[in-house]
Amino acid sequence: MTRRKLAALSPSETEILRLVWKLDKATVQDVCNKLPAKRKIAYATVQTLLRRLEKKGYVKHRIRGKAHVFFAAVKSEKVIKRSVNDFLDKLFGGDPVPLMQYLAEHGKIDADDIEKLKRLVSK
Amino acid sequence: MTRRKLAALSPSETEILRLVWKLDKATVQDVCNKLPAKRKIAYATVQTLLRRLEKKGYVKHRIRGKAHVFFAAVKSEKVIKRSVNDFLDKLFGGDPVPLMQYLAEHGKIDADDIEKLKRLVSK
DNA sequence: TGACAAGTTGTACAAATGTACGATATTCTA
DNA sequence: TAGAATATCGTACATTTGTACAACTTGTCA
Repeated sequence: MTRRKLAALSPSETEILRLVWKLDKATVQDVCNKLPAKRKIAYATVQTLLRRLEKKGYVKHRIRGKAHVFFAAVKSEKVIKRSVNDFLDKLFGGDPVPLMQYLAEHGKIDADDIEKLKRLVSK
Repeated sequence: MTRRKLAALSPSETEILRLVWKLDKATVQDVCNKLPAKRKIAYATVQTLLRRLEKKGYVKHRIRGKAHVFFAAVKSEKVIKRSVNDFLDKLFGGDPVPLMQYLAEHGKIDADDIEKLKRLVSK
């Protein structure tokens, strides 16, 4: 049912795709504007990444005026699932616990967050 | 105090480095043996990856018999920190909560794990 | 001690990645 | 309607990555 074998995403492609999801619909400009200030990357580069994302099937576009408006062609859940699993495999041999632990230990999440997670798990 | 700028790790290098940590000390053979069965990769390839890891400063080796025995030259915490942060940035814009959420939602962790995390956070 | 097995070294090479310039096309504006 | 903006397209290119062979070296065992 879901179409198969989306080519792998490079880190930079992932970064851009995330912004497309976030913006819902976005021109190259829009994406550039949403990039964190620290991330210095030329307009043309973002353009290339979007082109590659489109070729790989992650986004599509339609034209508005002279600009291309990109939008995601895959559900983020699907990509997130694959990405997280890959990441987990490489760095933790697939075991999610040490990752959660790392996140918990580094003040990146608080008791409230944990509460919510608890509810999620025991739903 | 800690020396700066370790070159970035590629996914495959990360995978190998993890095994070196796990084994504590390991020959190319040892690493090959610890690779998941699914992961088909030649001895020579693992060797190359270890060579690159050494050149980048992540591992060192000494000689035992005719073989090289590799061991980590950086603490895993350090690498994990950087890797997790990078990953978080690319896929979640740096926000760890959606990642925890994903992990919680996918039956990858259970209530027990959450309990432990809770204790960690409220230390 | 001499051959063999197990290792390392040098090297290769295609594909993917990150980055971006220059040329061309298109819309807007004075 | 011509020029200024703004976009895209074609292309490029140095690195990094994944993968691995062939050749050379070195302990080891009969």
